[in-house]
Amino acid sequence: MRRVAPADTHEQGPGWGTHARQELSRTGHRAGGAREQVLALLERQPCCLSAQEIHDRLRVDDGRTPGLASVYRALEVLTSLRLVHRIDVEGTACFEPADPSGDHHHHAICERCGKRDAFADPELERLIHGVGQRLGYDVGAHDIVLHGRCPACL
Amino acid sequence: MRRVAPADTHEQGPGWGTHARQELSRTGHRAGGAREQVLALLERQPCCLSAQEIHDRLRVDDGRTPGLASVYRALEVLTSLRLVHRIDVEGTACFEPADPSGDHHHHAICERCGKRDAFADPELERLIHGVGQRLGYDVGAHDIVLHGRCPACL
DNA sequence: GTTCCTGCAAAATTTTTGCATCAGT
DNA sequence: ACTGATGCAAAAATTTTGCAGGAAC
Repeated sequence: MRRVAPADTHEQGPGWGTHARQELSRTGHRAGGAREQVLALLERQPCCLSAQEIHDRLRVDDGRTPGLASVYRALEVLTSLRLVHRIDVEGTACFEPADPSGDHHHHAICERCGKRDAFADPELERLIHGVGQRLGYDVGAHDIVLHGRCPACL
Repeated sequence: MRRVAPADTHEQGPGWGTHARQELSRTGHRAGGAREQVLALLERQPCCLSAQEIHDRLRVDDGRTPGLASVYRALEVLTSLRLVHRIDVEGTACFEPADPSGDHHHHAICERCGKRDAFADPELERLIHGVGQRLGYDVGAHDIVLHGRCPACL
């Protein structure tokens, strides 16, 4: 029987944030400031968030609010280092930690209530990998998004 | 051996445009005008296009140019009738005919030259369907997008 | 002290909406 | 004629960029 993890939370262990900070440091980026706040938020975040959502949540959670532009810039850096993964959902970009182990999950989005669920399926990954090879692509990332009604909205 | 169709062109036979026009008429929409131009363009289109691209191409191909807003409105109607499928790619939405037979294909996008390739894999469809069921979702649509380097850009 | 980073504001992009007019039925 | 569809322009939403001041090293 195939495993389909509920993946309610990112189980990247204690590692992701530490790994990300190391990578930032290694590539000559400075610590502290807006980027750190974004990183810290993503670290404790269950699922993908838009730039706007990140900005809003930082205003609520922390005292100091970084500018929205800084959130975008932080996400740009983190994405280019492949530390966070960007997903386009309904016209806006969402971001979430990318597990360094390469572990993937994907998303199902309820078209009625907007809920975003995550799922994982190793066989799916295997197939995708095979498709990339057959197309001759060097596939760096891939997204799978299911659109429909979640169980609560059926 | 698994089939991975190149799907260079939409092989929806002579049917898609006719089917789409029937559906529009059946649901009380009027013929002619901007929507027809969008439909006619999509009908002869190999792969997904953004609203901007559709607008530009209509200006070149046909004499009369519909407003960009009308292109968006046409796409909105067609999408809500599930006659076209919307894909979010790199921050902008792209649209393409949705085959009434339910036949799917997905996309690989070159992060360097921006080329969009299409591919299909029945087994992938089977797996996705299974995932939806296990999540308890009523999945109406799904997208799979591969990001990477195309053979020419490697 | 130098260089990167941040915040603010302005601009660029993409998409939606209001409204008067035009066209299909 | 009635009602939906279109075009234009304005607005909204999302993302990027310029620049001066501030923070990390």
